[in-house]
Amino acid sequence: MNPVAFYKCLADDTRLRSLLLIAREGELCVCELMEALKQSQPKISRHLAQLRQCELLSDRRQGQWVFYSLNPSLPDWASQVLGMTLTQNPAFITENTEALARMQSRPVRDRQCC
Amino acid sequence: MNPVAFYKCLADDTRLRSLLLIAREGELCVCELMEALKQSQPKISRHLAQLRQCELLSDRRQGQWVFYSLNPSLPDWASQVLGMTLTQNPAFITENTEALARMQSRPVRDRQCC
DNA sequence: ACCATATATTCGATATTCCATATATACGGA
DNA sequence: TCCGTATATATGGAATATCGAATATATGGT
Repeated sequence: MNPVAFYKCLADDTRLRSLLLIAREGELCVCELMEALKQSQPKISRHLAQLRQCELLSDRRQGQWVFYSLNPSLPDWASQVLGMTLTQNPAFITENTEALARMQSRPVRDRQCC
Repeated sequence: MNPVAFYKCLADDTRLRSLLLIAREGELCVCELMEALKQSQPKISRHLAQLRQCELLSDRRQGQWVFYSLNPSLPDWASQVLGMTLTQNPAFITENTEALARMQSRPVRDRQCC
């Protein structure tokens, strides 16, 4: 994993928020991120595709939904960077309010998405 | 420190290498970075200016030379990200060879630069 | 005052990134 | 098979980033 390529992935608001939300929740689908970040479907999808292509994210299709999670073979330092960014910048993620609170109250397994 | 702004600073080859070299050496001047990275003077200077404006670097003039070092008031998570990137990606910095080896053999205080 | 060295800045050209819109594909249910 | 929902991709334009070349500024020595 080239460090510069990695940081390019984190250098966009939508991408970084998506990554940190996914890191926190374990797994999220496109429509959940759309709602959480209040962004259009193509925009979310495009950024997720980029993160998958750079091998930061893995995807798993379940019915009509595609769930994204952190790539398990992500280098250690990269996971640690994400983890530290998440825990030491709680405000960055908590800026979006109701959607995220609702999201947390539902276990992933039971969600019917959008 | 906005995480996205921070990662934008790391999302360029010249900037990231400069930051990591400065983190490792403690303090470096423009001409040392020019030699280490084999890049033009305006290019190095421009990127350092950007890192200073984003408050990742501090500068100190000593005679005709300007020495750059990590901003001491850098948030903890940001320093840790830099430190982890440095220690867990030794190859990224060691790609440039002779110039860096020579640099390490001279203590900062005694250097006459270029 | 003049010159040499180190560093900063400006300017125009090029490259890259980001987005909205439109369209395509995949899946499940009726 | 047809429809609705979820997701992906293609296209073109706007905004931004990066660069090389030229120029400006600062410092120290003669």
